[in-house]
Amino acid sequence: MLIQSIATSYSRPSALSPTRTTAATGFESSLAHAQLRRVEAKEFLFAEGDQVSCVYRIETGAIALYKVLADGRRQVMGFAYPGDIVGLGLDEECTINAQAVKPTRVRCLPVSSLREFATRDPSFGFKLYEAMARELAATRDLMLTTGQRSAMERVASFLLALSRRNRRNGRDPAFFELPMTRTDIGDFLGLTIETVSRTFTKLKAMQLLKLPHSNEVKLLDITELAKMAGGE
Amino acid sequence: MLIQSIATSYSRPSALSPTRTTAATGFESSLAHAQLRRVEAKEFLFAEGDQVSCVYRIETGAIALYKVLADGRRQVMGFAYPGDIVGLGLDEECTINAQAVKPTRVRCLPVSSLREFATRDPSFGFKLYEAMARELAATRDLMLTTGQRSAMERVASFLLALSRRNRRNGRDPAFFELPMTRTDIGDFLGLTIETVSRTFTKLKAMQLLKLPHSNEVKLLDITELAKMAGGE
DNA sequence: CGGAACATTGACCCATGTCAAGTGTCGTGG
DNA sequence: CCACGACACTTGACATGGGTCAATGTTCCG
Repeated sequence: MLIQSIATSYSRPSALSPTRTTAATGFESSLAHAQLRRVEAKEFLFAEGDQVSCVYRIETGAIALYKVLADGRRQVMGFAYPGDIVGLGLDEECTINAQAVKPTRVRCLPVSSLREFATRDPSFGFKLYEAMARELAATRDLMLTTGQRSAMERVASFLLALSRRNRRNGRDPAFFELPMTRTDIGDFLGLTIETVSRTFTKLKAMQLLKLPHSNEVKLLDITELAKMAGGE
Repeated sequence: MLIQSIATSYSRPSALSPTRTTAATGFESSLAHAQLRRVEAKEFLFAEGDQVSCVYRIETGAIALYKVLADGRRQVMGFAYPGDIVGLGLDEECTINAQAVKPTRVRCLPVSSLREFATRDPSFGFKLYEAMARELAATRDLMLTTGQRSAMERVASFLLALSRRNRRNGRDPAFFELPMTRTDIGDFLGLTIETVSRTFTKLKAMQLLKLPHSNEVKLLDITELAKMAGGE
């Protein structure tokens, strides 16, 4: 399978670390040579309502994907990290905002080439379908979390998801940076920044983690943290 | 576009009433002749963890799609109504439960035939991809609702979504049955049954709707209801 | 050094959850 | 036809988790 992931792997590592079989269908090699674009922190990669032009692969940095209500309330649907692909969807208008949370580099591939790949390689469309299915599963997991879990459970699952992502990438599962602000985390988990902050403080008090800096997390007891995250 | 919709069209009618072009790729005609199955109320069409075997098109009735946490908290991700297709996703295990909320009839199509169609018709995989993209967009809309809106706003948007579905199907947008229980609605919107019930009562008091029976809704002022639903 | 942006902490409040009756409504069996 | 139980829904009283508002820290950068 070619397409690593559409956006953030919220909580289903199995669904998001695909088998990576076979040679490139031209998609990956096209991406490799696609134009590199630099996006500053807070700059939009694209916004809801934009005409869809490209799909992007994150090379470095991080992108927040979110929707907003008329009065400004915001729901972050996920964060995209290096290796993730964002921008897939219907080829009409963007239905979501994609904004860099830190300086980011992406490779841009015109969407028109997707249809082209699909006609050249009959299995490519099916691969896109599978990628979207994975993304949908991840979004549903997030919805289970924001819809049913307590603040503590939400924050714990969020940290565990980052930990798992690190483990998957061969990095230290007990230490990572938070590229996004408390506001981003709050809007992702459906909490206010104050609640996020207080929950971090509680976790510190429980000796489950340390915050060397406000955006650096050292997990001290992942097993216990998993218990705090509640079922699953 | 062949595939009408994967599950419930929560709040993006435009994304879910596709253009319905061209002749069947074999998919629709296969569905038309596929085996009919009767599912009793509360019976599972499939459950999380099941081996995927079929995709289903709802003929009559209604299906709830949901996930549960270990301790039983439940998040309904959507309701599937006649015409909707459920069961698309990765072809490994089901990642969601599908349970009838009332006696339901579905047509069953073995998933194996999906890959087959995809190889026979190069554009079929791409259509599946587009269908999943629509479903993802709908799920994100729901997440925006459950993550950010108040109880009143959630219930109002829920009712409006049903109203729109009726209008789309040429039925009375101001009157419909609620095939599901308050529990289902609550688990869909991330509220308790008591809150759902109280919110209905408030809407009655505001003269925005009547409940001839507890599962029959008559909307009296859709415009005003839309205001209650908040932005968007 | 100064200011802006972000994060933390505290005090208070309220929307929604929890718990507990009470009220239909429906289907079954006497 | 009625009595009964099961179930779903409604309503009320109360509790509380997390939101709101406000003040204070911290970090970073010009």
